Amino acid sequence: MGVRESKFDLHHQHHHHMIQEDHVDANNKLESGSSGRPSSKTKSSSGKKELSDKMMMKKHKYAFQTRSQVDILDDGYRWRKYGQKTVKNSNFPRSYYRCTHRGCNVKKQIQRLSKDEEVVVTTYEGIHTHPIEKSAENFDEILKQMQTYATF
DNA sequence: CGGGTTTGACCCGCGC
DNA sequence: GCGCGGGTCAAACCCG
Repeated sequence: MGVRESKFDLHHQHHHHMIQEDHVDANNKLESGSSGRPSSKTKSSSGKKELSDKMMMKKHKYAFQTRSQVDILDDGYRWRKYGQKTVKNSNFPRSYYRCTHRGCNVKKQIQRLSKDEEVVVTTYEGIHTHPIEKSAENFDEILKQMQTYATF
């Protein structure tokens, strides 16, 4: 639920076209998670391996953009949404997802451009510590497009 | 019940 | 300092 597919028609579902790979650490604030919660939570459980969580995703951050009516693309992993915030100068919110696999702290955020609302920006952060669970049909399409772009 | 989402509070870095 | 922008938590809620 909660996908905004109702906003657009689902007809041309299989051209998610033009992907643009890009690492987003230039001068944007997508740098590292400087904001937000800093120190470990030290929840109720003994926080022993919680440190490695944040230090592992120190740098691996990648973003690409697609043209799609759906915000969420099936990339083969399972994600749990943990936040949504409005973005300045954007009509669309940004949603925050985390990999549901235990011990895997890969995050991703999804954001739709307000100026070109067909374009979805997906940003991954971290490395999965486990194999993929299922074949990602949509993502396969995306990968094809990506390679086409890269080859060019 | 067990998973996911919603949503406001909270937290933090930065600029004024 | 304060307020804003952005990232996260967590309790409530929802849905199979």
